Amino acid sequence: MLIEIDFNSEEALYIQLRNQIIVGIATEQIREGDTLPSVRALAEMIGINMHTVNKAYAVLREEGFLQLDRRRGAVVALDLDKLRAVEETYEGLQVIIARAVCKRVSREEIHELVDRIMDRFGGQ
Amino acid sequence: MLIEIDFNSEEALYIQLRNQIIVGIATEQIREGDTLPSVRALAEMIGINMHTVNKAYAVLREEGFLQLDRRRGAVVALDLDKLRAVEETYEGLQVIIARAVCKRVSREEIHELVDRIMDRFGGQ
DNA sequence: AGCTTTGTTATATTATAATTATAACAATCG
DNA sequence: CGATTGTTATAATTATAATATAACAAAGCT
Repeated sequence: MLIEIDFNSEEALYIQLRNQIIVGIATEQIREGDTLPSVRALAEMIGINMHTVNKAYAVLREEGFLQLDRRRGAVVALDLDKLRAVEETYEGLQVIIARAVCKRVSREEIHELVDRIMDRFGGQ
Repeated sequence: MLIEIDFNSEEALYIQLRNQIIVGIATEQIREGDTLPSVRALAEMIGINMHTVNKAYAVLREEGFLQLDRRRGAVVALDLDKLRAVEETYEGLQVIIARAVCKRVSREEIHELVDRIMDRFGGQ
């Protein structure tokens, strides 16, 4: 899986990394049980510090996307707290949709965007 | 309109402020042509520094939600760049939906969340 | 057994961003 | 005139992000 870091972005490196891994899981480029590269290896690959990758992994574990074993490394393992996931989704959608509504993006257009994105993500 | 700042949040104060104003516009608690409190007054009200409010206002102007006149103050005025708005909405939705999909939130559930949010925002 | 690699923690330094603090300016309204 | 507007400048402080070295314990490999 290809990781692309934008060093000019305002988004913190570890947040970009976290988001791309989440998108990777959603698009099934990465599957449950897969192991990610070690923090040192991935840091080397994308040319950033080990601790930045470590932070991204720690956040992903905290958010229930990874399990981190001493020796197995970083293993994709989804902690399915559906209720929490729905709440977080609601909170996240709220601001984005508020922005869109202000700019006169219609309900239908938003639903279309959701469908376009969902089509990228396994369909169902 | 009530502004609620969470000083324990990871989100920057001026981002929280910006988001709440955008939600305020979407829910029509604030309408086009309305003037927001002066940077000094609002800073006083919520107990933060003037420049933090000023930054929120500057960002809102940059993003096409406000016009800032010397004397009239901060006036809600929407700059409708529909194409840009749709693109930004797409980018924003992508990460949130990826997170949701990983946690097995279904397409229908996401559409329902969108509808629930849209119902808060003027309906259409 | 030794050696390597794993995530993890500790500590330090640098760089950037956020927040606060004073102060001043030009424009505008009452 | 006097007060208030957004705005700019400058500075100091605080918080966060990122890098850099180093070390640790656990687990796998030879």
